[in-house]
Amino acid sequence: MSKRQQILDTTLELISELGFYATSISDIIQKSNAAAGTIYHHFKNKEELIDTLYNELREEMGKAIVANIGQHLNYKEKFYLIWKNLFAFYIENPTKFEFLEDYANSPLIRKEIKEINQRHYQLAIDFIESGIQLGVLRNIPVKIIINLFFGNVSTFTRMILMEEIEFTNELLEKVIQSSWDSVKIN
Amino acid sequence: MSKRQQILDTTLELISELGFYATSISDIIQKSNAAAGTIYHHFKNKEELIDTLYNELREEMGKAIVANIGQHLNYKEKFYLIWKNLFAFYIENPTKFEFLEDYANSPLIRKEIKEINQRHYQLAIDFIESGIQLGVLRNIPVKIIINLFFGNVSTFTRMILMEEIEFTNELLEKVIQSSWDSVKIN
Amino acid sequence: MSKRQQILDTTLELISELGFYATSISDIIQKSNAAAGTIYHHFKNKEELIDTLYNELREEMGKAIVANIGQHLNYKEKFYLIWKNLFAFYIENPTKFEFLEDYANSPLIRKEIKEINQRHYQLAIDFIESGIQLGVLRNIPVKIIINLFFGNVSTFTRMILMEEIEFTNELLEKVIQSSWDSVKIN
Amino acid sequence: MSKRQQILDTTLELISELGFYATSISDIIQKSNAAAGTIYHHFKNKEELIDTLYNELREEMGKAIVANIGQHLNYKEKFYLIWKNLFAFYIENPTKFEFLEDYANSPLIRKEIKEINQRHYQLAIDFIESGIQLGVLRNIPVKIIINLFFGNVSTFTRMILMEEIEFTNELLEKVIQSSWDSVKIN
DNA sequence: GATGAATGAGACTTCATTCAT
DNA sequence: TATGAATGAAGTCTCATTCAT
Repeated sequence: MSKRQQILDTTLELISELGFYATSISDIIQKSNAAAGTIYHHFKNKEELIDTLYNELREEMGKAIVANIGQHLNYKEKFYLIWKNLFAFYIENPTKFEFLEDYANSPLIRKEIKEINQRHYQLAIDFIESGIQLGVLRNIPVKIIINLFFGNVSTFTRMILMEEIEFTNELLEKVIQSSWDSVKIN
Repeated sequence: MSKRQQILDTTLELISELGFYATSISDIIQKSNAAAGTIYHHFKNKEELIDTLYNELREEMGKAIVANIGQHLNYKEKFYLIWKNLFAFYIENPTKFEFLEDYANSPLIRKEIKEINQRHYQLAIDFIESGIQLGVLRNIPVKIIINLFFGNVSTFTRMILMEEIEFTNELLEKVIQSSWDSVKIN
Repeated sequence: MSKRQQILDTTLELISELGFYATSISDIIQKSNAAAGTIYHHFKNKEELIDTLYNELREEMGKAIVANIGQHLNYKEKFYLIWKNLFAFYIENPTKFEFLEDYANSPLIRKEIKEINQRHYQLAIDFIESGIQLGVLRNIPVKIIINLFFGNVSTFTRMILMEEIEFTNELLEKVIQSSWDSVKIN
Repeated sequence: MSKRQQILDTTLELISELGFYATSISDIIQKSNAAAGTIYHHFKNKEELIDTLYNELREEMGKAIVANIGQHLNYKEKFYLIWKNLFAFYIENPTKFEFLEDYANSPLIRKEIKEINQRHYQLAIDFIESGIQLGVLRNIPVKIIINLFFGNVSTFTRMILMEEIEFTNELLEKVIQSSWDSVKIN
C-alpha cells in the first residue's frame, strides 16, 4: 500500500476514534509510520488531508446508497431500500460513519451545508422531488425531507453502534416505517 | 454582573460561534475582560467551566420544554406543545442551541449519552412511556422515539437558523405533523 | 531585570552574533532563561520582538548622534561631531551596530526605507537641508547625502570592528575629511 | 537551456526578490521546473549552488567594471568610467545587483570579507594604489577607499532602483563628483 | 541526467494552567 | 476576589537533503 493511502487510512481510524480536534498530526505520524514531511508532501495541510478523506467517503457512501435499486421497485420499496442501504453502509463501516458524522457536525464546516446539499445530494434531491410530483410524498421542502431522512438513519445507527438498543430486523422495519410514515401522503 | 457570570456568558457566545475546540481560554480571557486567574478561581479547569454552562442550559431547556403544559390537553396536543416549546427555546436562544448541539455532538462527550438519557430526559421518558401505554404511540423503544424527536426539532431549527428555508407557521405545523405521524399509532 | 528586558537583551546579542535569520526563538529561549510562552506573552510574534528592539535602538542612536552639539559650533564642526558621535556609538556598542546594520540590510525590511527615512532621520534631514540653504553643502538631494553619510560611517566602522585596518585618530580625521569633502561646496 | 542553467537563473531571480534566507530549495524546485534530485545532482548543496552563482556574477561584474578602459584616459577619467560602468551594470541587471548586495551583507558570509578583498578586488586595489603613488589620490588605506567607492555606487543605485529619487545624467555626474572629491588630493 | 517520494530535525506559535501579588 | 506574568508541553508545518527508479 502506498504511503499516501496509509496516511488516509490512519487518519480515518484516528478521527473516528478520537474525533476531529483530538487527532493530531503527531498521532497520524506515529500510527501511519510516515514522516511529517511525507504527509505534507501529499496534502497541503491537515485540512486538505481531511477534506480528501471526506470526499472519498462521500462518494463511496453515495454509491452504497443506490445499490440494487432496480427499476421494478415501486416508490415505497425504493425508499425502504435506500434506508437499508445507508444503514448497512454505516453498520459495516463504523469508522466511516463516525468520521462522516463528526465532519458534518464540525461547527466550522457546517457553514458549507448549503453547498454540500447541492453537490452531494443531487440524487437524493431528485428522488424526493419525484416522490412529491408523483403524489406519494407530502409537499414539504425537499431539503427538510432529506435532512430528516439522513438524521433518522444516523440516529438509529448511532444507537445500535453504541449498544443502547439491540438490533433486530423487526426493529429496523419499525424504524423505517416511522421514517416513511413521516413523509408519505396519508 | 459578576465576573463569574461574565465568564459564563462569554464562553457561551464564543462556543456557539466558534465551536468547542476552537474556543480557547485565551479567547475567553480577552472577550470577558477577566484575568486568567479569575477563571481558575471560579472553575477548576476548562472542562468544569463548560460543564457548568451545560448543566445550567440543560435545566433551562428542561423548564422551557414543559411550559404551559396544562392538564386539560390531550396527548397529541401535549406532543405538539412540547415540540413547539423546544423549537421556540432554540429560536429565541440561538447561541444556546448551538452550544447544546455542539456539546451533544462532541465525540468525547457523546460517550455520556446513556447517562444523560437518564439524568436529563426523565420527564421525556415518562411522557413517551405513558403514550405507549395509553395506546397512542407505537411500541418502539422509548429511547429511539426520544432521540428521533429531539433530532427532528434540531434539524428543523438548524435549517431555519441557517436560513436554508424560510419560516412559516404553516411549515412548522407540517413538520410537527411529520414528527407525530412517525410515532403515532396508525 | 524583568523577563521582558532579558528577552530583548538576549535577542540583541544573538542577532548581532548570528544574524537575523540564523537566530531562532529556541536560541532566545535557552539563552534568556525565558519560556516560549513568556516571549509570546510580551510580543505578538518574532517580528514584533525584533521591531521593538529596532525602534529602541533607533531612538538610542538618534540621541547619541546629537550629543554635545553646542550652538557655538559652526556647520563643519557640527558635521564632524555628528560623524564622530555616530562612530563612537557604533564602536562602543558593536552588538547594536551589527543589529542595526543587519536589520537595515534585511531584504524584506528594506522596503520600508522610505518611511524610515522620514520617521527616524528628521533631525538629519533638517541638518543637511540647512547646510544646503546656508550654501555650505552642495545642491544634491538631501536623501542622497544622508545615505552616503550613514553609509560611510558604517563602512569605516565595519572595517575597524573586523580589524581589517587599525584605528588611529589620524585615520579617523582623514576619513571624516573624505566624507566632508564629498559634500561641501568647493 | 540546460536544467543546470535554469536552476541558476531561477535561484538568482528568487534570491534577488525574496532574499537569501527566504528563498528555499522548495521555491527553486517549483519555479525552475527541476526536481529536487536534479538540483543535488548539479550542486553538492544549497551553499554550493549559491556560491557558484556568486562567483559567476562576480566575474561578470569584474569584466563590466573595466569595459572601455582605454590607455588614453587620464586617472580621473578612468575613475569616472569605472564608476559609471559599475552603476550601469547594476541598473541594467537589477536582480544581479540585489543578489550581490544580499550576499555581501549576509552576516555569515561577511566573515569572508578579507579573503574576498584579495581574490576579487585585485584590479581595483592596483588601480587605487597606482592613484596614490601617482599623487592623485590621498594617502588613505586602499581598502578603505575601495569600500567607500563600492558603498557609494551601491547606495546611489539602490535609491534609483527603489525610485526614491529620479535619475538624471546631471545627478549622476554630481554624485560621481562627490565620490571623486572624497578621495582626490586637494 | 533527471525524477519526486520520503525523511525527521527543527521552525514558530498556542495552549491550559499556576502562583505570587 | 481579582490580576497577569510565567510556564513548557505539544501543536502544525517547512526545511535541506537522500535515494531508488
